[in-house]
Amino acid sequence: MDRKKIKKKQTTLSDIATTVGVASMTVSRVINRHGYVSEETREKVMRVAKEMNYRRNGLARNLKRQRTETIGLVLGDISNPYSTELARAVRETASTRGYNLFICISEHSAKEDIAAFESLANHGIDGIIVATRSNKAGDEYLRGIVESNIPVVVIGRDFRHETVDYVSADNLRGGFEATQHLIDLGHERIGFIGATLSGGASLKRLQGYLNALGEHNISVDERLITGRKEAITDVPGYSTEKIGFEGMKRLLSLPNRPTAVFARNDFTAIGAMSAIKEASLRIPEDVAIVGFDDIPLAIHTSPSLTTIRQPMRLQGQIAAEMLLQKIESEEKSPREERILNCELIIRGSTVLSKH
Amino acid sequence: MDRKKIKKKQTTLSDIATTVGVASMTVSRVINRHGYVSEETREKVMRVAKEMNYRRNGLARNLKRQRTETIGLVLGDISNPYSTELARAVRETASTRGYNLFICISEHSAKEDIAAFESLANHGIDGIIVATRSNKAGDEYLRGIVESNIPVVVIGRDFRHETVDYVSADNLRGGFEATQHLIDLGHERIGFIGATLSGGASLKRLQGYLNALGEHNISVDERLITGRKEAITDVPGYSTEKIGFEGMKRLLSLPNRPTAVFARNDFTAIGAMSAIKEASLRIPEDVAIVGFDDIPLAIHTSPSLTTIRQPMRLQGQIAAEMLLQKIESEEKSPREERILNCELIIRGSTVLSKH
DNA sequence: CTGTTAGCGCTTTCAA
DNA sequence: TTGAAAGCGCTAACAG
Repeated sequence: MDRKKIKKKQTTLSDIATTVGVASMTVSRVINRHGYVSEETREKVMRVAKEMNYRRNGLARNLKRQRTETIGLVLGDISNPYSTELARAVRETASTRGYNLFICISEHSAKEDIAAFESLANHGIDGIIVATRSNKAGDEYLRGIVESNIPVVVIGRDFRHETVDYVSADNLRGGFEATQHLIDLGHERIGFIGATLSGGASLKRLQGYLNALGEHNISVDERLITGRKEAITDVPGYSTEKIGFEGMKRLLSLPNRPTAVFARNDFTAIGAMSAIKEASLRIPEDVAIVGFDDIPLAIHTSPSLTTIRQPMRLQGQIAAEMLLQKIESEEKSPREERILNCELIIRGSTVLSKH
Repeated sequence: MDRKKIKKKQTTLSDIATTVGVASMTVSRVINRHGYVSEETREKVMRVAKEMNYRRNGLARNLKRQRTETIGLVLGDISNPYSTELARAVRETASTRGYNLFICISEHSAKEDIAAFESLANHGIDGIIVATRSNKAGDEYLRGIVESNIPVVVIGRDFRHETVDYVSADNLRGGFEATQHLIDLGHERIGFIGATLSGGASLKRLQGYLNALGEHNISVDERLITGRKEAITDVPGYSTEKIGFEGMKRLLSLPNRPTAVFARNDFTAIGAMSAIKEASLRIPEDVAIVGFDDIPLAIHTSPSLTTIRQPMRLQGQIAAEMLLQKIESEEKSPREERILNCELIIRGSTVLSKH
């Protein structure tokens, strides 16, 4: 027996047509304010439509029109200022161009990644922005979507396809500059908190860190790099503060602890700061710390947090513009790539403030 | 001239049918793994489908089936742990029952509220969970949706309708307990930060604060209540930390400053803590502070934050269950209301820790 | 095992 | 100014 019951009946154009005594085409014209209808019929139709709680069936309409004026955004993790700012910017850009936005969350799971792509594609969405991390099954499915002619733009996802545009912050350079800053301050034992080997932004930041050490002939001490082999965020109930807290505790328990750390993002940094304080050490005198993102909170920590500011909204805006451009243009345009600059913001967690 | 171009042609069932030389019904059976098809034809169809990059048209399918297995969630503000936890819980519950989730953001605007309702309804979504603040135009539109038989559940929105279920945290009681806690500690000059008169959770928390003062015969000093007449979050680029920071600065500049404050949420409290520290005052000795929500960060502030924990995930889960129940049941069930308890979590921002 | 028919609710096109 | 017919792409129901 079918578990799902039949939907309560909605009134249709022809229901109204029958009641009023006209053709459904006439009703359609009234509803869409399109074409000539006598004032008299118009009024009658409007009245009956209201009485019967008429609501246009978008499925039928879109099926006929082959277009939905809606785009989709797939996010890995919604509890992250980076994702949310991205989403806000995408929505805003889409909205000003007359498009609606549907957001799907994958919770960093390949299965849900695919489910999101599928359900967006299934709803005849006009195009998709993907901001989740790369994974094998997901990439494969995504390729199928792209090849069935649905426009796609990726943000920070390692997915290459000749018709898929790519937007990202320059995580490599950002990681480099964060580490460079600590080196400039005289630090040599510099830790990295929150490494993941599952690709994405965090891996690039780690690489930037390694590059900076290399450039200054500082040898890499693997014990100073905390994180996991798998994606950290796959842990259920994960919180980046916790990762930062625990990672920092491990580093502090080392016989020769680091004098500075670079955390993969600001929440991780905040967790790490909490661990440093718990150990009764001072920031930045005993341990200096740099984060990544520049979330609004970063100026309100104590001390305030030195961090790499990445243009979150700009990434969303550019991705949305690229997507709409693809949707509205006839011929396929070649792949475009935009890597956006980050900026070092120096605050109290690395440099003692003057007063 | 029409700006929007025709979509690149997608291949259809009958395209495949023609190529293979069978009826489209046969192709449908293969695609949906449903009914008997000879192994030979199945293989041929699968091969051609893959070659032609076939993708099922969900619009047509759903139009026929009168069901989409998708629900919608409308959020006012995505950059808020409350909203995001809600969303995650809704997604999880929906997912385990075989439903997809589309999230829309309204940015606290009535216009976008309506746009979200409309676009969800237009896509033939099976039901909608609304977690935005009440507003006149939005409520009216929502009423229309409800009356056209689309199942709706609201979370914390003051919207009454005989078929619309309601879920909320007990913000009134939570506000009361937060204030009561401060009173129990001996405080009498207690401030409130982040008042808005635009309804919703924050107004209830303020009311709880007033009730607690009243019960203890502490007279209300309006200068101790900071906030705005309009919805605070309507300010573009708003950040609750900033509101907390600025609100606290105002309170500290008072001739007779409060010895304790209750902030409408944790981010606001964190901003306020930052202002207190900037004024070189100690927490909790000079100013004690209570937040609301218990976000993960709350244990990592210094001192850690006393707050009212509200069951964020539970609200999402219950709302989703209520909605699915409505979707899958034949007859209309009467309005149900669930007000969930909050819990006072005492930490260092109100009570000196022992060590 | 496979095909035919009909129709979901709407809009496009052409005719009246 | 209005209507009739056709069809978007798919699937339920029935017939072979």
